[in-house]
Amino acid sequence: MNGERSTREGILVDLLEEFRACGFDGVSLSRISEVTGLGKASLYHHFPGGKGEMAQAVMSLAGDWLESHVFSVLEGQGEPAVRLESVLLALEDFYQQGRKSCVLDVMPLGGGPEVQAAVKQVMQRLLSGFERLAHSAGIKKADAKARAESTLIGIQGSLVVCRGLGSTSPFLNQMKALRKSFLTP
Amino acid sequence: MNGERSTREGILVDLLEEFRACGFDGVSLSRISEVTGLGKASLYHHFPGGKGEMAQAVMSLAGDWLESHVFSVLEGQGEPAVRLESVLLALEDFYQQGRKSCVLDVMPLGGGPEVQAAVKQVMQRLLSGFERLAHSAGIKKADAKARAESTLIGIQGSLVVCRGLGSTSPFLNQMKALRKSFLTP
DNA sequence: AAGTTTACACCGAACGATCGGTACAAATAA
DNA sequence: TTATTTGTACCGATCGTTCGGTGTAAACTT
Repeated sequence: MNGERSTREGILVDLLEEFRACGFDGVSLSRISEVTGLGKASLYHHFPGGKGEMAQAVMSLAGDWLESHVFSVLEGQGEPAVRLESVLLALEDFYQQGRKSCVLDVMPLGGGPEVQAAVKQVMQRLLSGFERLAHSAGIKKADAKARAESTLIGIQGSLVVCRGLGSTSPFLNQMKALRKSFLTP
Repeated sequence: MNGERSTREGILVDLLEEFRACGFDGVSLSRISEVTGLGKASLYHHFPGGKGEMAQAVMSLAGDWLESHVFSVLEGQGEPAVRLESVLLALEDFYQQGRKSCVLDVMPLGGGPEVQAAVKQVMQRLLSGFERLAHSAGIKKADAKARAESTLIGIQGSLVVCRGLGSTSPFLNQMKALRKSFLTP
């Protein structure tokens, strides 16, 4: 149950939380109903497309969040080290130091083709963003591309391992490793 | 539909394929029934515990596979480089160069506590196995532990990214990186 | 100003379909 | 025969979804 109930945005905050905790198939409308405090019929008023539209909307919300906290920084101006630190802090906050899973990991399994397309798009944007950051720090293009890829892999993988082990240290270690070596030639 | 239908082992091969493709929640008994060619009654004859027992059995199968192709090599004798190569080849085969997801990633979401415990146990075994391999190659204990963790992270993460992008290159790149740098001091 | 209409957010109840699971008897193998 | 294995039919529960309708407050009419 959230502060701003009746608005789509308010509902979406709860939806994001549920979907990334249980995956698309793991979340039922009854569950959504009770977590938002809205009847199932009301949910269909805000999301006429049903569960599929809810999933797409959640992907959009996550995309918007990345846009303002990650993409804009990666693709913006300023000292590379400062930009990197800003992004890493944002990610630590978003994933709650590794306690929360990533929608890019859990959503594509049950989500429809639109969700999978959104996942792909976001991943590509993350890759080019990190590549750009590395490149702007004077790292050669091919190397920058490789670092971007292993950065995304490190984030996703550490979250998977955190979930499996029930520990946050893999994610935190990964963040530490990125701080140490992402920008060093 | 598999060669050895009516045996538990034969059924499990199909189950593993379904579960790791769709996750626990994404697989229905009807689907299992049609993919194995067995009626529900037959499935419940082999797995009296139902879907939950099927999931646990799949985890056991994956565990057994790891036991003979990975753990025994990581914890065994022989040239470290040879052992590493053997493990990586086995993983490339198991994940079909990145086309298939890992049960450690997709199962814990809907799977019960037993499945999650199995996931945790397998991950810990993988970690100590890789640590041991690194250690036996003369790498200091703390460093070996860190390498083991980032190796597991790299495997899981690259599979997630492969699934998201619809490409196998992240996984293949990761394998290449492990060959290049896992054993180098 | 008072009455009417429109628009919006919401809900209870029920839909058909499918879920995981079971009872039981026929078929098959030993 | 006896024991194992399977197909058919079925169960209650829950799935995602839709229907018909309520309450409320702003927007228009007169």
